[in-house]
Amino acid sequence: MHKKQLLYFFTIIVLLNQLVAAEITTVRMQNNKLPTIKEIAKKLNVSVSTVSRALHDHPSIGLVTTMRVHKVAKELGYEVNKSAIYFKERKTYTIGVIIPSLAEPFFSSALCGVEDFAGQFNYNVIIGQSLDSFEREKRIVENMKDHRVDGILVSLTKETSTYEHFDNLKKYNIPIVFFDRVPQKKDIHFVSCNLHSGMLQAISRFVDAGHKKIGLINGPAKMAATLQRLEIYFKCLKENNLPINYDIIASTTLSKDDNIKAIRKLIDQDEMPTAVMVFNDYVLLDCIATVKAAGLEVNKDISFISFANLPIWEYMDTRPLASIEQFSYKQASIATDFLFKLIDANNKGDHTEVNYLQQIIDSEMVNYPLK
Amino acid sequence: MHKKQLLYFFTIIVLLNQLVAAEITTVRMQNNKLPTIKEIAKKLNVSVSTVSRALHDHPSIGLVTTMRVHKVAKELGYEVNKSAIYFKERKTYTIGVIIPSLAEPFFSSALCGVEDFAGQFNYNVIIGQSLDSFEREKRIVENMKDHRVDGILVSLTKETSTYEHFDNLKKYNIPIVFFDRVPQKKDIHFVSCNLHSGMLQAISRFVDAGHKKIGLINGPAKMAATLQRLEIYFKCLKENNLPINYDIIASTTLSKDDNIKAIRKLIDQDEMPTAVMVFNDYVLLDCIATVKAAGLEVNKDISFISFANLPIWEYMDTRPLASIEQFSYKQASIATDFLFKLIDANNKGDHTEVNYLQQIIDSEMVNYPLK
DNA sequence: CTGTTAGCGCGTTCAT
DNA sequence: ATGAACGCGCTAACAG
Repeated sequence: MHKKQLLYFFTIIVLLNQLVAAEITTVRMQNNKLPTIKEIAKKLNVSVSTVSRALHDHPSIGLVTTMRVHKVAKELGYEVNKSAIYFKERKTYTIGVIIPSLAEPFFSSALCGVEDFAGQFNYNVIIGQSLDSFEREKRIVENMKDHRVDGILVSLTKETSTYEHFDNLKKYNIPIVFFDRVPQKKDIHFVSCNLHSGMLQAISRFVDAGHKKIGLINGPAKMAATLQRLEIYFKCLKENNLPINYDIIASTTLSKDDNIKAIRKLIDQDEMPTAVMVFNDYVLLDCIATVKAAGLEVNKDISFISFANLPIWEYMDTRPLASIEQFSYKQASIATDFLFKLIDANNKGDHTEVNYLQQIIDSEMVNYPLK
Repeated sequence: MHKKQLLYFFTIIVLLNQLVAAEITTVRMQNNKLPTIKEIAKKLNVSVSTVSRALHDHPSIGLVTTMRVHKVAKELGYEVNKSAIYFKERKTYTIGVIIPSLAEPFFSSALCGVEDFAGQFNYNVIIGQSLDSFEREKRIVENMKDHRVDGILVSLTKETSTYEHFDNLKKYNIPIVFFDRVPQKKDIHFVSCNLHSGMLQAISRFVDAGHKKIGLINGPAKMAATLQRLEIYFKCLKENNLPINYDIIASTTLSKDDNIKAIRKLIDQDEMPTAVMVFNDYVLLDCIATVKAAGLEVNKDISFISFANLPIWEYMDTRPLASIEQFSYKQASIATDFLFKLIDANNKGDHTEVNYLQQIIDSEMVNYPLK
């Protein structure tokens, strides 16, 4: 016991001496490049590996040495150069997110979900806006591959219908998880939102309110979401024993002009629909303006339910009966979770090809009380 | 002439032979790690430096060798590992953007500006949401420093009033450019938006419309923008020969409850203001709802002008006379431009401390026609 | 307990 | 025209 105490005492004396000595020679090298373990090693006349280990408090290094190293490191303002480590580990602790547009709340909220989740794992997120251009999407994928991101999350452009640019990533062991706008394939990891639950709630709500002619304003033909909406619309009509009537189905390319044309097609007829499912809230905004301009009263002459559940409705005087929430934040969070699972599997060299991670969450109708 | 042609002819024969030979032995190593120049070198019995040069079409390498290298590289699916290069160059071709929240259109549009601009330079953008938490901001800065980003763009949290965590980056030669929410310091690079131009337009518009009592709903006391708005408000009143009246000045922490309290303070008095400058469009949304609920008519009993110029107003029935646009996209683009200038200077070792890059752009009032 | 060596992938002198 | 050797910053296997 006494011996041990003595040892500690002695150690402290030694340390103090060194510390003082060190402080005197402190000449911070503010000149240019950052201090490295090599410099610490030189200053202390020890090897770089000793420094490395000391910095990590490796048990095999003596207390005295460890403390001296820490001291000098601090003096020099040393901080580990992670890019060296990343390089060595062949990892970047960065994931890429490719979304059509940051300007759309749906996607910025998704990005939010990714960022929140990734942040907890000390992962960085790099972003790429495809702006719904297939070419840009390809470029971004290439770029992210070049940067050797550890994984990629993607919501497809409206134009994307081939997926070679993604398959190519397999070679680099870069896992990829799709969300919301996902490929029509089975051999992928993805999270998407099932529109049936929400749309069924919507159509039923219309039916319960006595509506018989329930129209649809759909999106661009090439978008997967469009076909999906149409099928589900038919299905929901059937489930409510309503006939299909192509006169009350319109579509839009999502441009303002087209949105207006679409709703005009529906209301400019004798037997106009009294209720309409609308592709999304943006289209609906144009529809409402058009309907009003035509002298019709929303929620009386014609009722709407659309997709998106934008926060703005809360402040609008005229709003739909409801909107169908697709949980972009949640979708993105789950997708990120999937991605980390895949990255983990990669790290462990788990090449037993994990089963495809897939999840389809239910959409949900959110009612807006009448004002 | 003839000799040269012969040489070419011969060369081609040789190449063809090799190509065929190579194709036969093509056994793509799909197993695990990516091909490197070393493997190409081994396969061709040349040195890595030769491969490296050939890949860059260095003139000193013979045509034949160059083509063989390219051929094998293609077969192996070789692609340069940029993280090795980044590591060597001590660069990452990545910039960080720190913003309070992705959910706010103002900031997501700013991010958009950064992304667009950075994309043109083949730079990547990593994001960090401070969520208006000083602690988070500090953590994100640390994290970005660890990742050795080449530069950082920041819009401060509402809480930030000390800047040591940024000063610290100087040591790492990581330039910083602030935008919109900038520090109250002189020795920084920044882009911000001058509210005076827009507010003066607004107050003048009110005055022209005959308003004498022009109130103000301001933001949280600790936000720089708040003090600024107050000063400019006073200045604009003065410029229009209007007296200062503290009864028609309120403030809010930006929570919904507080927004409502603020507008209530103004309208629950005998001599209520007939026009009000509002901190931003979000606050105004609550104000409008409150005012209506109180039985007042917007743009008749009371008029508003606020800051933000949200796109939603286009679709609203009740909206302010105007909103003051602060050009987040433009601010962010300029800030990114500044950042690249600084990064460039860094690359050239220009340590002559470039003058501080600073720009203040004018805000602008955007009128909304009455519906 | 500590030092030596090797290697991650690439570009770059400096020789040859 | 080509190769050998070095270095970027760090970790780790191996050798005392």
